[in-house]
Amino acid sequence: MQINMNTNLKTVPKVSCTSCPIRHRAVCARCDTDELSVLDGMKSYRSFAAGETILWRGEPFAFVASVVTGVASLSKTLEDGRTQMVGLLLPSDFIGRPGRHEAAFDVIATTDVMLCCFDRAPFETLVDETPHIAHRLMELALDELDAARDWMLLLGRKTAREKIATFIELLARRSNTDDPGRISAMPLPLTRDQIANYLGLTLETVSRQFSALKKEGVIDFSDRRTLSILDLAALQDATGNDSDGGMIS
Amino acid sequence: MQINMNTNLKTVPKVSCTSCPIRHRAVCARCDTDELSVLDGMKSYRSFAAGETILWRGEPFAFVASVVTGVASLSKTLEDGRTQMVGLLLPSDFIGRPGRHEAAFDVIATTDVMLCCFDRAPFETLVDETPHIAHRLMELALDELDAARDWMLLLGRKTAREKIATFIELLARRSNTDDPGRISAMPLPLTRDQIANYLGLTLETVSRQFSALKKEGVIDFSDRRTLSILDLAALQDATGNDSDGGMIS
DNA sequence: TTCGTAAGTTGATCCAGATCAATGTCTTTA
DNA sequence: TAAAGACATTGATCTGGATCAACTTACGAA
Repeated sequence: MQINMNTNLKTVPKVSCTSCPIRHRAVCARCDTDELSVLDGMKSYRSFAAGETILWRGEPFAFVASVVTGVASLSKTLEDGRTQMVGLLLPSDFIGRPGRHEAAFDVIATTDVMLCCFDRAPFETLVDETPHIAHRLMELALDELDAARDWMLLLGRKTAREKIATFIELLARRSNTDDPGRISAMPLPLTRDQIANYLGLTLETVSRQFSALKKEGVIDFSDRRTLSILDLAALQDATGNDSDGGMIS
Repeated sequence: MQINMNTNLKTVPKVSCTSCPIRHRAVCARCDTDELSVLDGMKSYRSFAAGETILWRGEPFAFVASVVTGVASLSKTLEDGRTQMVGLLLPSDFIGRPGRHEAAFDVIATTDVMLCCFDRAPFETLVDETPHIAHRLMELALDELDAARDWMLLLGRKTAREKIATFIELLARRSNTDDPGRISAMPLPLTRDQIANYLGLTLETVSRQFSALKKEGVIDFSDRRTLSILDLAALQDATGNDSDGGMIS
């Protein structure tokens, strides 16, 4: 558990929006050149080390931000310490919502994270004046709502094995390694404990399910944080999801 | 399981927006008189009987709508039939999202439901031209996102008892009976089976937990679909949530 | 190089909630 | 007013995943 008094933030030299890796998926996706240059002038980069808390629950946010690189998690905690991750933030995902002035959950960097930040007040003004941004924010919110509801199905009804398979498949889908059928050397951006918190399991169960899938030859670990998918079909079978897209017709 | 080919919808005489019970919470909440009269001209009412499916998953929506009275549920289903409710629609909640053209889940009337409907295409045009509506839609989406995330914590980490207590407290909070400390004769808008699907439990467990809370004198049933809260403090204790708002300071 | 700690694996046991089963109680229809 | 479903309760048993515990491995600091 780290303490982050917002004093140990690293501010990093800016990269031009035009060459930004998340240019076409982030909150700026729909912006034209003029709008982009306004954003370019407002933004600043900050980096957080793995394990650092980016935002505490209840803390008013000074800034809103897009994730440029790395992975962050959103977590809720019960009084007695039980915690549940309620979202994963991957590159292009957004932190902060229009009209919301404080975080409803802890935001934690699970790997080293680079954020593209905007001061909240001027950003909100800009949103009101820029339909392209307002529109994109709505899309991002609706995507998150869809993801949250998929996750409710997982948390409420899936078995441990299905949860793990779904998680691995999700990572494969969102890691840009679009090599169909077989993915090698995909980094796991979470510890076993964090995966457990994401899936509503314990870390021991996570470990056992990984071991089982490995023994069956579905996946393999080159090291504990790097896995390969050896049999994507078997993995998808194990997710419990519809056997996707009716390839035979 | 009912079949609804959109032929058995009852269309019902309209009520003026100005005397509408959900006027100040629905998608029209921020509208001025002029905007309201446009909506008034576009809308139509439809009613659905308890058990009817309002919208099937994957079905393109012809209309978007606000719930005026009654309760509807949003459900996702796994291939093998396991289902999980991913949301409850109470009066003022909205069906349909900008930019989304088909339902991502089944929408089912759990009680008799009255909807205030707008044809999708003209409504979307109106949204683009009316910031008051666009803004309110964003608020509603963000509220649902918050609710979804609270529910993820419940599904992933709460015990059966905590789930039931949270559910009862939620109903009490959203039923407008704002009599603090003691609520009598609150109708349960869901069957035991539907409650189980909402909470990620089985119907037997739901029944047992109700019985336990009743035996402890926390709640009481005047009939199986009507309950009273006899000891709100004990109920809130049982939810597992923070003991709310630090009343002592 | 070793020490110390965090992260991960594996085994043994337990238990909350699922499953299987029987019975009870409403509501609807005729 | 009876009969038949749907809905609900309660009991007995089972089991997937939690919990408790021991050990292994990786890694960063000194």
